[in-house]
Amino acid sequence: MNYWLMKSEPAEFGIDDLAARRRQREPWDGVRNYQARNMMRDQMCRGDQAFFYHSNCPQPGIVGLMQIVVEGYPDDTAFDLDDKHYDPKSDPQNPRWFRVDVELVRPLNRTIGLAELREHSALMEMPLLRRGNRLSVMPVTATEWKYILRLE
DNA sequence: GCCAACGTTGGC
DNA sequence: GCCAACGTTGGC
Repeated sequence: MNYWLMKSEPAEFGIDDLAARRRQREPWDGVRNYQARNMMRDQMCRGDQAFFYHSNCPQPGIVGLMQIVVEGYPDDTAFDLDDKHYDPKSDPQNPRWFRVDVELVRPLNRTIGLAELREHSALMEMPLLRRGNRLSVMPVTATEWKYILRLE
């Protein structure tokens, strides 16, 4: 079992949008970063748990728990001329971008904010908290996962 | 392979 | 809106 943190801008797709699809899988697509792609394509396993993180918004932070329900497969939004994530360099014969499907486990009772996370020295190794970090998908250790859940 | 220019991310 | 940090692109 692996643990992850996945960012989304709530103005684009937030925890409420995922909650509206409860018990239904939702593709986590549009990721156009090689490190994040590699993790989705090669490392994420069905049953892995993930934090849903709101970024680029008034209250950035962890807002929910998800699980991976479908492992990495080609992100076909890259093939769609009309999609905002269209990438002419990706094609079905040789897909460049991958996605996974997720499912909501539950929203958190409250947002565990970025500033609050920074207050805990036990979390200082998280990529999320490192200067200049821009990864939209990143691993979380089992220790960090349990620690953060206790903050709720 | 280097590196400047440019675009994007994302907190504040 | 600002801006630091980082990734990507493309000329050479």
